[in-house]
Amino acid sequence: MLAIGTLSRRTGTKVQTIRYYEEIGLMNEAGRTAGGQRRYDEKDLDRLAFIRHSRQLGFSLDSIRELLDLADNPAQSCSEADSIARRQLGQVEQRIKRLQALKKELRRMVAECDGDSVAECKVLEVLRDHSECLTEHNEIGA
Amino acid sequence: MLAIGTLSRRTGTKVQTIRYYEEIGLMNEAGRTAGGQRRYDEKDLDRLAFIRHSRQLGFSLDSIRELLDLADNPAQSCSEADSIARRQLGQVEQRIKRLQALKKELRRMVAECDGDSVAECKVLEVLRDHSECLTEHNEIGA
DNA sequence: CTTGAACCTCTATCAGCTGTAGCTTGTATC
DNA sequence: GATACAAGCTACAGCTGATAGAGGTTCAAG
Ligand SMILES: [Zn+2]
Ligand SMILES: [Zn+2]
Ligand SMILES: [Zn+2]
Ligand SMILES: [Zn+2]
Repeated sequence: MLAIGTLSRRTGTKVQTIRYYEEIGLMNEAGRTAGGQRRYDEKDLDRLAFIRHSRQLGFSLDSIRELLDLADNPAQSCSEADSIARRQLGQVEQRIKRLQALKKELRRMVAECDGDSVAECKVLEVLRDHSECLTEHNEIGA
Repeated sequence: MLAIGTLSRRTGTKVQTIRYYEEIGLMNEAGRTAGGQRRYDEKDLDRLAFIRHSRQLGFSLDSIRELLDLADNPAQSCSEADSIARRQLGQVEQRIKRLQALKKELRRMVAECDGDSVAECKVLEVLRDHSECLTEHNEIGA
């Protein structure tokens, strides 16, 4: 039987994060000692490792929930798991595209500024006026 | 004098977002009518446009705050603005790298699954076991 | 003067955790 | 068996960057 700290070390997950996963129903409710401390077995360890690895690959907790549900009954077809992964791949590709557009603009504005006064700063000029941009980047942020 | 809805339409910013920017001190406190409604001028419009464009390029609100402060006194050197932009560029490049590693892994696992039962699903197999991965992807998520 | 779209404040919610305060439990050592 | 203290517990606040809704007020056109 493993204490939460051991699980934490073995999976690289913060203790609070493990408790959080339990709270939102991603991890099963852990068994408890008489004094109320959580105790885990190897199955819990595997499940947490699955969750963490999926997170590292960028899956949302909702997707992970679905994947865990699927993994729990091995008889059925895996087409749904595959389509979740494909969807994830699509999103990653989209984000890469967007970030590459941002990168282009940022590189250009950084390169074109000669480091004079703020009044003539190319960086600030571009930020003030999107028509200085070469790409469309409608959506916000990341 | 512009009402908040006009500002919203002219900059593509939700009304609530404009109020939020005021709340966190990114936009100045707007003047008010006798009845308490916010009114803006062209300067406010420019400032909001600057903020939105910077957001589209992925700058954090904190960075934008710094950039706005710098832009407000045009006499000084722009080296700080430039370094904020370079930092942003560096972060974007980092994220692209990470996402490309994720993309590789995701493509591989999707490609290698022949769509059989969950028990033999390559996707789930990889998620269970990082040693199936070719790249290190320690950090989480995006 | 009436209507109704647009405005107001306040509060709650989202993802995915992370951190803190203040207390209790488990275990190793003597 | 006593004691020390690391590690556990709950509960709640906070982070980023907004977004949504309830319930009430104001502005401007006709
Ligand atoms: Zn510059
Ligand atoms: Zn632009
Ligand atoms: Zn499969
Ligand atoms: Zn991996």
